[in-house]
Amino acid sequence: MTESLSPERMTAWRAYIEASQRLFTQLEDDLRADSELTFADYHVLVLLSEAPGQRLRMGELASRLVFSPSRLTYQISSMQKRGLVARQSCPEDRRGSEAVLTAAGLLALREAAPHHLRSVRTHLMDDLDDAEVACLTRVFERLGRRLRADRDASSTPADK
Amino acid sequence: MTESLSPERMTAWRAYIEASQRLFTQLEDDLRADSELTFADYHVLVLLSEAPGQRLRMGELASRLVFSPSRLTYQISSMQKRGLVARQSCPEDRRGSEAVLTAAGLLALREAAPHHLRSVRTHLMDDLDDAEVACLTRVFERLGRRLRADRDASSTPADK
DNA sequence: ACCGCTTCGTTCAAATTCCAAGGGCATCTG
DNA sequence: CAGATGCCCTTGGAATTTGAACGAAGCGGT
Repeated sequence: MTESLSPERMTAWRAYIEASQRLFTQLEDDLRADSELTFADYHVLVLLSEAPGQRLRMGELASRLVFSPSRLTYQISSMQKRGLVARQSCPEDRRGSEAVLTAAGLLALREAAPHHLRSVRTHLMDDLDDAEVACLTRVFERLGRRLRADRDASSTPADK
Repeated sequence: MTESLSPERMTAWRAYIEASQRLFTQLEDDLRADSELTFADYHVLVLLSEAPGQRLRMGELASRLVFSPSRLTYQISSMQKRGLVARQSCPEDRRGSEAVLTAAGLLALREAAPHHLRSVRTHLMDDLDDAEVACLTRVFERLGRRLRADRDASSTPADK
């Protein structure tokens, strides 16, 4: 299987995959342990809390979370049932709707944040020095930009 | 939400999460586009192809894939139906069973590998210089070791 | 050999996720 | 302003994943 990737890069690739998988499940477990939130729930709350008016269009939210549309619908419905967000139809474009952070949602986020951030620190960040953090930022911001661009390009057939 | 993570680290964290999510879904899509395999299928085939006797215990496989036991059962059953692997009960420990790579499974892997590796290169590796690869390897191998250790520790109450 | 007690993998129901349609509106063209 | 077209989100049903409970062995002490 060394068909076209140098051994060094293969090693990097495998380490990245496995560790990331472990990290995500670990954070998910931690979060569930000391709050009533999922990682997805938490992420939604963070994004909404930072948005102007603490509200976001469904599509925008889906794109940032890297969720399929139907998955986001389900996710928001679930959070709505628990009172963490509300749904409002969008004033400018009546086709769409937006998710709005509720007081309960903000409270839940404020309660969960310290635990979650501690989790991120102990499992990941505390082991990294500044140079490593800088490297990760550079690599993954570039990667993110690139993948976003690729996706936009493929959804827009972009005639010549 | 800057409760306990420096802005630099928060940025790194977010970039890492989003880009990883995008990368995984992109690779999954690519793989499905030019083979009949899932990312999980592919990963199983790789691990089996490298194992002595091209066979692995279910538990071992689950641990390496970071899959829950029931998820692995489902995964292997699905691959078994498609003829990619076979299931055999383990000789030494009759409680357990092992997954064995079939000829068809090996063939499927050989066909899919070039496509998948190209995908990994174009989406990720081609953009990285050697220093970045080295950094990723160092960071994620350390992280993986740490998380594996944490998990083992928590499953084994490990009295003093 | 006989109990507990643990481990290995599976199973079943419930929760989650995806994909293909569908419904409602906006926008564009004539 | 009707009709055509496209976008935004939701639905419905199938596929996947999870978590708890189970059956079948191993394991150690008696």
